[in-house]
Amino acid sequence: MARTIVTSALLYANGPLHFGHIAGAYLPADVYVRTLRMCGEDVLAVSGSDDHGVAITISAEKAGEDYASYVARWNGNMRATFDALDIRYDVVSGTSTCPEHADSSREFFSRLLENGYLAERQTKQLFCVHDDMFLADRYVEGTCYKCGADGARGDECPSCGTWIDPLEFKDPRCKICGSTPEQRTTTHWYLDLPKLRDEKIGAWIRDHEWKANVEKFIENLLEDVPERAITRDMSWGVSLPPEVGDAGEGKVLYVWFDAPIGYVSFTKELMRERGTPEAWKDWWQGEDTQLVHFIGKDNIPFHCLVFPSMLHGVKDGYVLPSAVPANEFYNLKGGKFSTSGGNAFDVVEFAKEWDVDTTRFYLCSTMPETADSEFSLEQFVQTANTSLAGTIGNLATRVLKFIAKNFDAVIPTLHDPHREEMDRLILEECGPIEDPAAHVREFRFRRAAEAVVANATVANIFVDRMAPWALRKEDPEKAASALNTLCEWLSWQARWMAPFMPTKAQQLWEMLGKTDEVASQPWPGLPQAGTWRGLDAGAALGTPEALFPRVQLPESEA
RNA sequence: GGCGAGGUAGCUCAGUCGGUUAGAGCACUGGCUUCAUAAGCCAGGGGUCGCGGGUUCAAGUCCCGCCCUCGCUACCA
Repeated sequence: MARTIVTSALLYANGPLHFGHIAGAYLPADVYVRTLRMCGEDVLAVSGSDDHGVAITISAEKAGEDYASYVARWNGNMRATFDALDIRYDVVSGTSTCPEHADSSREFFSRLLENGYLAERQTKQLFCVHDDMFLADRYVEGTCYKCGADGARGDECPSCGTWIDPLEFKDPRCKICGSTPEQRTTTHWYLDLPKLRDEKIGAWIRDHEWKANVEKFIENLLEDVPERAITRDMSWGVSLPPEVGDAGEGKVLYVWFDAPIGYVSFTKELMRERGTPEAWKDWWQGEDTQLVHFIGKDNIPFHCLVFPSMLHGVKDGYVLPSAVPANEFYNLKGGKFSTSGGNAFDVVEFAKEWDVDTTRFYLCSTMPETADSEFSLEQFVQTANTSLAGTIGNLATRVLKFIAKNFDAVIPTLHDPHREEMDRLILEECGPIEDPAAHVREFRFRRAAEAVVANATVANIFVDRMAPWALRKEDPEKAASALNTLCEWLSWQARWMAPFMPTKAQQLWEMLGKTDEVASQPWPGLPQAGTWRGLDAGAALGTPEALFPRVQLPESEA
């Protein structure tokens, strides 16, 4: 059977998750995984934190924490956020804590070196005598030699945008101690992306089908691919393999090189814990494995070019990504979500206050799939009240409470003479029925969410046409048949909802008298006349309760 | 500076290969219904598709120019 590895962008362990992250890479992955699993497919869901890199060491130093505990704190925050939103992975690890990660990364390095895709080069770099370290990129500041602005960073001048070569600074300063660094020679290894592109990856990329928003980005990327240094002079990170000798002393792999390897390392970690340490190969080196990377658009170069190049370059039979459903950005009040900039709110608190499934649903229905999109609390409240409480929730209560009052709280009987009419009416004449999973497979989560609501509308129309409150008096048997049909429909509704709103789906499932897990049911797909019914008449129903409470916009936001 | 994205109804967004009176949801208006969470159903109003040119029998959809917003520029989904 086909296997699918689903990864969500490794989160940079440098701050809390906000809705942009959730809507961009984590929630869609979770919905995708849940859907595929109900469809009976074998899925592995992987995520974790990206713990290395200069930005983290600087932030940790500023916070007065050691690197390991700083990173552990944000990794913990990430897990708590996933829990709060019911986002589940098979493994959530971290590049600095996963026991397999360092060896995994070094093995990639070694194999790439062996296969001739790494070049060793000597370069000059600024060294701070006071702090006894080479100063990577942003550890250096100076006066921009182009526009004269002070405070240019070692990689770019924020005033004029010039790419800075820190060696050209007339007044370089160490960002840590402020002293003047000196130039020293150092050795680094470069990943030969141009060679990889020309050999195979370029063709693979061109032949691959990408989302429209990814396609344009990549075209450009391919034209001008530089070699990239994949090592750094610093201590926080994965040290180099022994075969590079003394030249590798005091150096680590550059963060973007080791980060995506985390997907592989974390899989190894998981399989070891499961007692099948070799099983990771079945996934990563299996012929019919689909590899799907959920990321935000900022990560496109790595997941569409760099990481595939690495996977190819080691020549160990790794699969290449089959899809990279990169989302655009999710905005708040016209600007990007930013925890440091104050344009955000606490995700865990939000989900607690407004309900997890309602939050999941709203994020799905506004996800930035094709273009940047906007989060709005006002629309959140409207969606909660109209689509969820009004259309879906009220459908359940109007049907089930009516049955509780008038039909002994058991599933009413479908009388055979009515079967054909009922099936025709609800399956054909009350509007189009859509299969949410079909949209999910195309990474159209908005449409999928809309489809769940649209399908509930079909049943609401059916209720109005049948008017069971009148039919009960005129033709009680037909009323029973209609209500039986509606119970069937609700059981489909619960399954359609499950990947998006797991808790509410389960509640609805139990209201129908079910005692097992709705998430363990096979995916229902589209109902077909003659085969779509599966309930037993006379079976006891559960207690009908309002699925979704109506909510109100706080006055402060109105 | 370079690159990219977007500018379509009051709001949030769809619009596949250019092709009949430009779509959806929400909001708004009117009607129906009363089973239900003042929920549901039906109908309706509302847009010179950023601006100006061009190609075409035909352009929101292709080409050129301009204006505006935003993002990225290789570690912030």
